[in-house]
Amino acid sequence: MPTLKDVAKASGVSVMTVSNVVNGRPRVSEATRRRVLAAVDELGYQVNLTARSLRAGRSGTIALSIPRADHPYFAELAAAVTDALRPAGRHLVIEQTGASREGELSALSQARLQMYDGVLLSVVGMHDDEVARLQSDMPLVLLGEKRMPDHLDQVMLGNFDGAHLATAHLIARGARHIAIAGGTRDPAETGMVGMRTAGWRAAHVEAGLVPDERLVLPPLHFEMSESREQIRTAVAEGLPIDGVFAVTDQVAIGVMAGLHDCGLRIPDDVQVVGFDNLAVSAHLTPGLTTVDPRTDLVVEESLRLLDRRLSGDDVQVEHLVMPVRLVVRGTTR
Amino acid sequence: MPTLKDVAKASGVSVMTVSNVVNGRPRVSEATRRRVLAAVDELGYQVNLTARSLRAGRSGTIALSIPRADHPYFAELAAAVTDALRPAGRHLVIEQTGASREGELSALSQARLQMYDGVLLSVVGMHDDEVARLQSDMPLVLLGEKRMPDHLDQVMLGNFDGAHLATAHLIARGARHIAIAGGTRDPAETGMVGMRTAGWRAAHVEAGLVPDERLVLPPLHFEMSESREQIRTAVAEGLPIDGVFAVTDQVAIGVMAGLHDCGLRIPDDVQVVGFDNLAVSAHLTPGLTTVDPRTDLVVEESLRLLDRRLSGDDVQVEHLVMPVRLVVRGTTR
DNA sequence: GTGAAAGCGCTAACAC
DNA sequence: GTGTTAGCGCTTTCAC
Repeated sequence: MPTLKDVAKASGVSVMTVSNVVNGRPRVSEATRRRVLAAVDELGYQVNLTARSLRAGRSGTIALSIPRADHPYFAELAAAVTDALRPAGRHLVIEQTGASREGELSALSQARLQMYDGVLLSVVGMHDDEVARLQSDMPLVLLGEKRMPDHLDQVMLGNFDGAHLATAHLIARGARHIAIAGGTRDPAETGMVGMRTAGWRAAHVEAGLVPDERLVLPPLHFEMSESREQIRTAVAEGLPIDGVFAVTDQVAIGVMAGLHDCGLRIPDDVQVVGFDNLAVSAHLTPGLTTVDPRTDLVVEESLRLLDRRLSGDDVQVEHLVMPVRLVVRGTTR
Repeated sequence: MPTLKDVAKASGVSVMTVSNVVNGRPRVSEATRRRVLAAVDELGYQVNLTARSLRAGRSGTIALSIPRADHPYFAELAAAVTDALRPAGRHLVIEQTGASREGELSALSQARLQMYDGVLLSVVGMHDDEVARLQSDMPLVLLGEKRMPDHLDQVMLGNFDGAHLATAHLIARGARHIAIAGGTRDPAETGMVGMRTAGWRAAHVEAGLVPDERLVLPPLHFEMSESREQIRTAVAEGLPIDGVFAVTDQVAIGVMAGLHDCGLRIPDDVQVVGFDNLAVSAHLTPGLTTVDPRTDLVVEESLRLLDRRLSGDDVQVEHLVMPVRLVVRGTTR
């Protein structure tokens, strides 16, 4: 690869002048500029971003760390962040952690994160203390499901509120035996699953109902095929189910398929509500009633918090919980 | 951030020795090693990967460049590549290039790719001349839809074969008025849309049928809502349709929703086949018959080609077209 | 075993 | 307007 030096030699000026031209800085005569650009073209010069980053101390790049790209919620999040960054000419790269603690630890090695100007971090498997050890002096915003260490900025979804909204809606529409697909019986669980289960419970209690613990179908890997199988088994076992709150839309899609396999009609026999408002959810038959996690707000707030850090202001840590809303479609009456 | 120099000072050795310890090189006495590691711990030293990359000329990272992360096909591709790389402990980042309207590979994003040891580049939507301008001396494999310049390794999907398979299947199952959702009437179109349309045509011809040009529904943005609207309009206009080959599963999902909106039953009134075999397609009601693009093979071959380049062997350029297969589900009879 | 010197490619700061 | 100098943090080379 040709370097600035090569271009300088070819056009008979100094490296610095080439740098000035390449970076569009003023105070370069039109003649020189043309000569330099000609040499750039001829040699096929490309700026070496590694060298620029080392020198400048900034890379102009932000990283978004997500568990898996094929998890549609995170894929849609990634696209939303990219879109939000584009107008400002900033660049995003996506790091995948593989939804495991080990993966997070390696992908998020301090050394790697240092390459970025800032990091938006979706934490799933890492332990609290591991997250806590992350350099607090680098611009970092947690997109957490669960409550994370106090010294780091964090934007959380309205997990509890959304689950509550979803379950209350099912109750309002007449469901009385509401399973939670992907819920937990473990009260110590404080992650996404724990909070959404808590919302499911709370909505029951508020309506004067007692949540049926048999209808807590434990989380698998949030995969459609597993959820499909799980709900089929539950129905086959004779559990009384006339409503399902699925902790994610992916799970909900599996549940819908499984109910259909059992010959049950949605919403006539069983009503279903999901969580995530995936793009596909609007186009299922019937359309999936779901909780909109307001990814737009999550992105907006995350970038606001990150920008504060990037601008170097020494500001207060913020922990935000975003509002959610219910999108009612055909899977509920 | 502390540097090698700081650690060297703190432990009373030279920078070089610290580097040797940090990189686990031999020929360092046990006593020195311990002393250095103690200083590393104390100062919280982290290697600066930018500096290392600049000096070493390698970053240890591979990039996968895709148009958008929320395009499920690419999201699933990204996850598949990551999974394939994980056992070897190699690192992948996802770059989104194609999301911009014009000039997908701007000078800057080209330079960005140089930061990586190797790049898997999805060239959907890129213009031929853009691709031709790509530095051919960097390890690069094109994941192309259309035939690309000869000097670059390329792995292509079986676009023509898949479309042919899908359409022939519809014909075999009795469809005689087969629309192509996302097809083109422009014979000069050589991209994914062109090749899949060519497959649709060829299957007609082989069966002694004449493809109905009115049933070529032009490509929009491969979004579900647009396709839904499009098929509704086509049906409302009274076009005779008893089968639809959708150029992607996303389009197919929109088509299914649109047909349902019109009160048409699938597969009884209209049969549908998609292309991509997305994870969600198996769990729709009815399940979507679709072309499996064999992403597993695409990934395997791409990485093989990339590894050849990475190992520096000066090898023959390869252009591969992967086989496809049809997955028959409920949207066809 | 350990260290000194050179330089990867770039740009900030300053001189002319 | 243009050039010179210095140095970002690291590793390669070679001397001791």
